[in-house]
Amino acid sequence: MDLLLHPIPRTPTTLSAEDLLARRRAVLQGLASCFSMSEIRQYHSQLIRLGLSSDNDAAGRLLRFCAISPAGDLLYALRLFQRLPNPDPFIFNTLFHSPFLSSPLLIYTQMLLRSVHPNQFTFPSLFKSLSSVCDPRSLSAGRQVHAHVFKLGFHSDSFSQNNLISFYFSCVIPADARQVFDKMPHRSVIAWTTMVGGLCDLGFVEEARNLFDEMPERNSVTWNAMISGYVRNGSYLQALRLFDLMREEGFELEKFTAASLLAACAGLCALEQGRWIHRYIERNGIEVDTKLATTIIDMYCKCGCLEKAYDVFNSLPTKGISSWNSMIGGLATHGRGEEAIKLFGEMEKEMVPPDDITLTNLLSACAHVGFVDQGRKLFDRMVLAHGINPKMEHFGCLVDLYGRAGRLREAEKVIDEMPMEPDASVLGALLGACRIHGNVDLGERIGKRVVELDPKNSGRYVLLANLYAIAGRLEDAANARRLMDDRGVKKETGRSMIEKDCVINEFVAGDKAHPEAREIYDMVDEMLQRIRRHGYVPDTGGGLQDIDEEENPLCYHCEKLAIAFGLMKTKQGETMRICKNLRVCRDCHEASKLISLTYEREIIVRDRNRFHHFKGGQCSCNDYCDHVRFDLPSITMTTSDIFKIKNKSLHRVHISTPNSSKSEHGSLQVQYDAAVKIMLIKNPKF
DNA sequence: GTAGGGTTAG
Repeated sequence: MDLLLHPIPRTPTTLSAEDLLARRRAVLQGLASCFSMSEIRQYHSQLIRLGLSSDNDAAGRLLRFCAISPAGDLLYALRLFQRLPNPDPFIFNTLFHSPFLSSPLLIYTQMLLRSVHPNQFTFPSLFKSLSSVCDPRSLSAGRQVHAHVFKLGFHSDSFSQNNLISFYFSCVIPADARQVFDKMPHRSVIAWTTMVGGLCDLGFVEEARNLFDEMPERNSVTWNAMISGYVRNGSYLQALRLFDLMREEGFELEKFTAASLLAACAGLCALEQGRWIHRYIERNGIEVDTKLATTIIDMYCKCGCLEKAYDVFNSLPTKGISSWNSMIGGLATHGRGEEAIKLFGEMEKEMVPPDDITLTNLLSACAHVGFVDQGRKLFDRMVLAHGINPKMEHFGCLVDLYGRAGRLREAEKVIDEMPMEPDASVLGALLGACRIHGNVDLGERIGKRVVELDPKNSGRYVLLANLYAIAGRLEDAANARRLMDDRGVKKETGRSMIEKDCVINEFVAGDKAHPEAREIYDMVDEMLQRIRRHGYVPDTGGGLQDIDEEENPLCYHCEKLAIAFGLMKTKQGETMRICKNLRVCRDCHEASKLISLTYEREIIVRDRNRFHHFKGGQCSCNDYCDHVRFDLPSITMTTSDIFKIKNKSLHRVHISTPNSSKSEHGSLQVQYDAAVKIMLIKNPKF
């Protein structure tokens, strides 16, 4: 029976005033250690019996648990609230504090209607509540409350003002946030930090940095707001540089900054620096809670050090869901699907219920190794066994799972039957699969949709153009690339990074900016010569390339430059770790295998999608990756064809030299006459 | 007799 709707009749009490007070005290004390709604109900019934159901103090404590605790019940809190004859500001403020409240303005209106005066705690929690509510009306509600802040004399209260700044940032109105900030009579370090964090959240990193540089006073939170702002915006190098500055100014590394920096190292594949931070944490006794542990595990996984990630994972006394998730995710990207599934088994044994991320990671683990049926089973059991409703990313994984395996019809069926409109990433998975398996008809249909859904993403156009190119439809390829140019979308430049002595060395194909460029290029030549003896045939030749860096000659691809640098700088037996922003092209993939064999060196490459561990002439991906898995057709082009395409700016699609027709990979062969050949040699851009 | 602002994972 619901206590609130049917209050228990108060039993006539013979308690003396002292006894009543003592009982009241006991109930209030008990309430402080409540952790479930059933206990709350019991205490509530006792309060009713004692005639204290209208007591604001007692009701406030009940309400606090119901409204705020994850084990609470907001509806119960609201019913309690409605029955209070004279709720005080504390009651209202507590409701604003609830993470589950969907209409904070309604409560605020009631507050005004019932003539309850807001106090200094009211506006901070009200703005916070308005910030977290996903309601387009929140902005106008917030503006009205902003006016009240002034009217009621809280315009110099720093708590209210800081929350107001955060509120405007949450509504993506940085100008208004700035205006509040500028008008503040006294700007505390917290107000500055709120501005820095808010600007970074919206991607205005430079503006944030300018403000950061202007700050009259900084503390460790401020430093971390800026460092983590860089990390959140992918500016990992700047994050590490700012950390150097932070140390120069005498600030010690603490927990939050360590976490941000570990994320930066993960982004850069900067294992040496990541290790340094981990050691610092251990040496200085920084508390490793679940979140920090997850960050450390993630760093080791993303830097290609799975075994070290395992060590950290296994050493955790209690493992949170995110620790399991990042370990399973790490195994997935390293192509160790079987272990990922085994680890999931252990997780189930330990009765840790999986969440949607666990399932995403597991499905991706299956997709990377081709466990199609196992992945499908996991997907089918999601709702029934784990109570998790599949989201967009799960459908994306399922499409990827079927697509990579070449089961394109089933992948398309998933898309047709999914309950929501597929987004660009889901369709992109199918497009990628079409390219791998050479299904131009389906790929064209999907590719056109993807390009329109995600028009600013250069990768989508490149994928579509490559799909056309490998099918010999050069004009269509040229058109796809031209569409990208016309829309002002710039292709992401391929970059490879390798860390040496805590310095990140970055390479771009054909680029000679590195101080040791000359030696590096000599090393590439030597490297290629050596692997040729082991059967390496450059993939350059074939003509139209299935690559992302097609403007540059294949032999000086950024990845080969990084490997050459690594060979120069690492000792025999030392593992090389390279991080690339795009996917590894087929030629570099083949070359890396042979380099690992001839130089007896383990090379770990992280690309956009996954890890490749090259060792003894093999890759851990077993070639089950993004490279086309069919024999490319051969086409014949006449001079006029080439000129026709040239006019459509096809110079971006590689046109080969004749000797490449020997390529074992069945690359496209292009035949052309002598005149064109000379032109091609003289004008490599053509 | 109770409460508030800025920084960390997948």
